[in-house]
Amino acid sequence: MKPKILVVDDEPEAVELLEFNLKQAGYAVTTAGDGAEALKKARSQVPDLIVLDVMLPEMDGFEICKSLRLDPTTVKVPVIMLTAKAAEIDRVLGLELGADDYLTKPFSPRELLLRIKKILARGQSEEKVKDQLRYGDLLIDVPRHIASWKGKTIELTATEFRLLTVLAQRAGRVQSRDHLLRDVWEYDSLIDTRTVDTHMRRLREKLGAASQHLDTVRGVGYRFVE
Amino acid sequence: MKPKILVVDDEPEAVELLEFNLKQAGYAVTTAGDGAEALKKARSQVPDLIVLDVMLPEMDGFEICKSLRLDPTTVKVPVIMLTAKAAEIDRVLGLELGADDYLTKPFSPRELLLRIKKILARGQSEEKVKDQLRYGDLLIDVPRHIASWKGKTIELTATEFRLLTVLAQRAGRVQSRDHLLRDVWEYDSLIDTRTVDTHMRRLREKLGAASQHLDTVRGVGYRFVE
DNA sequence: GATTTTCGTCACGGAATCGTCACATTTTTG
DNA sequence: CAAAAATGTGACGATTCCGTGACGAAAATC
Repeated sequence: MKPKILVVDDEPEAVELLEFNLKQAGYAVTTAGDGAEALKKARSQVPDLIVLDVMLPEMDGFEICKSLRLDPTTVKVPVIMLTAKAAEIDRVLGLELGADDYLTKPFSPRELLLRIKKILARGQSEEKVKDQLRYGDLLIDVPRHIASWKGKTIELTATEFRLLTVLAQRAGRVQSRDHLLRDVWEYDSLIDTRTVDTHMRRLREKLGAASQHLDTVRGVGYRFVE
Repeated sequence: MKPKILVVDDEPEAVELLEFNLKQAGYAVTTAGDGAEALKKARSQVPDLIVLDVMLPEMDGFEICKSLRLDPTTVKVPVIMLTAKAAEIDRVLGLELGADDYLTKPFSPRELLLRIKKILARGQSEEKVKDQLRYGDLLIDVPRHIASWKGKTIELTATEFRLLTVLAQRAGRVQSRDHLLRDVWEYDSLIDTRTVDTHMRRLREKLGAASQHLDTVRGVGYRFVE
């Protein structure tokens, strides 16, 4: 039995690309171009997972996600959201919407496949939304917006905190400067990529010994190591 | 043994939705559409928890809650109240009613499930949502609508008091201005987010030394610290 | 209905933060 | 080994963000 995946995006090209990749990977794929169609298909076919673009005409991804959660038939179907702005991530993953994961555009098909695999693998078992990340003596408490090292609070600005959080959440995987700009700043931010370097420096300064977790991968980007 | 939950709401749609979600989550569900039915079923079946809408025809949620507390059979059954208005929270939490938790509409099924899980986990409803919050010399008496510092009453307006209460109840966690607007004001309030600042200022002024509990998290929101 | 209180908005100013640049340092390349 | 490329660092103006005071509207009180 192939797992069924519903792809919702208004751009035909994007849909086609995703469809191809997912089918290649052995999934059964259905698609929808707008909110109404998406809800209809979600209800009638009940896919095992939904890939949902946020930027849609008329009914946006947030609305769709809410509707899915309100409908008994689809309440449990995992959702991966595309194109969330950094500032919206909390909302996307939070209780209000309850998406299971998100990706910022543009992303590689491989990346998406990994996330899908991970979510489907955990099956019916519920996974708690982590609001505390701990790596050795470094503790990141997202809802409290506090980072600490050996119990001692580290004063971080909003941007620094977000940068650290994004890196830590993707621990082990290298994040390119572009990728970080999308996730930590805004999707369409016109900010210079070198600005990331500056913030990394400030972050390292403040982290002190804890900055050992922050690797530079020359020619690629930065990585959080455990 | 599945925990039994009684859902009380006069809107069939809402009942159906809740019923489905709760059953999905592994609970045994019974429902009631009005106060009389609710009390009858509560007495005869003695559920492990009751989800109670405030807005009901004839006998409203407050009355039902009171009656439940007066009856020895149901006095210990935890109650989660559903309310549309932030202004009603004071009453819900008070000793007068003795609800165990509340949710403001609209909420996601996930949110409700989390609260239910939490309440059932702590056994025989030992700790309710406190109607008295004490942090050092600061005392917040929710039902009496009184805040005091070192025994001395602090005169607060309704909005200021609610703001303080919401922050204190979520002590430690940063609350964004948007979030506060939703919980302290109305859900769909069209109020400027900067208005929160003004009320924070007034609150701090009146709190005097006690305002040390109120942190500003620049670029994020406000936080109550212990 | 008049007075008082409370509420929401606005504009201003100071301070924290941010983004960029120039330059130093390190690493890679040929 | 020298040049080029990439990253680290320090400094500085620009911007953003928050606290504050003032003001008119709305609500509550009498």
